[in-house]
Amino acid sequence: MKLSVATWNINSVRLRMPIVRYFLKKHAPDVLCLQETKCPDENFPYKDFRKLGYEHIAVHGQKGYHGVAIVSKQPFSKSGRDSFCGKQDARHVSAVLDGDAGLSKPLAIHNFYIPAGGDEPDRKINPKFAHKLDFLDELKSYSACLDSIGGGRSILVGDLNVAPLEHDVWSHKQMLRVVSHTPIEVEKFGAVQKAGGWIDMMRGFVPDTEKLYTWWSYRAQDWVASDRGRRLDHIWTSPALAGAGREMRVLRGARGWARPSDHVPVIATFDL
DNA sequence: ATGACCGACCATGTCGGA
Repeated sequence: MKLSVATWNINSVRLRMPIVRYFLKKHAPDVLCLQETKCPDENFPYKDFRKLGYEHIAVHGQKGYHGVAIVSKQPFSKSGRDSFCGKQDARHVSAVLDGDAGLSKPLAIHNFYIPAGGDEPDRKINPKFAHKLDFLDELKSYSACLDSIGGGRSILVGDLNVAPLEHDVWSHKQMLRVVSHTPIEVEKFGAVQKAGGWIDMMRGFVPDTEKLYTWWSYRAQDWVASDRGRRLDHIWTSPALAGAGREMRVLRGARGWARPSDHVPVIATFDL
């Protein structure tokens, strides 16, 4: 069975509903994982999603900032919300799809919003950077647990806020001291990946030697002309799904839609 | 300095984003 999963840092789900609607009508992924919903659970636009055919919804939100959600055309058998670093800051939500979704074996989908890390890449003077590094350490020890809820078949997506490879940023050299591409973050990010055996699905479709971005700053005068992007959004699979990917698209054009998010959707299709 | 923006909120500035 084919299953498509999209991830999109939406930067306020309520404000962005017009382009979310457009995206779902045009691309119709089975599952959409959102980050930075900036929306308390009770104010999540459930009705809008149900109307669009996404009747199965798991949210982990809070007022003002952060917040994640999974909306799906296929039913879940369960959903979960984990906390990291002893904070209740709405950075993870998961769902398990199985027989009712037409799958012969269960599949877990984990949706993450990893801390951005602030400006200064120094944990001694920047608590946000310390939190990001600690979050990555905790995620490393938690990788096996994440995979266990899907019985060894998991997809991990989200705004992971690290651009690990040289061609995940517009200038490797100029980004080495910029949060999201510093060696310490890349090292810890790699350790998370290794601990869970997670496979970088996107790079299975685009060679490491080719530029690949999912985020362009709002601050650029002309994001197309400067094209100074970063690949901060990711789609990982557990080893059991290594060969299951069929297609991967980064919807670069979405950065130019009306009132855009600074991130664009990434859609992956699997044969499960 | 890459760049000087964007969104939420008990708002007319401050925090968070990255």
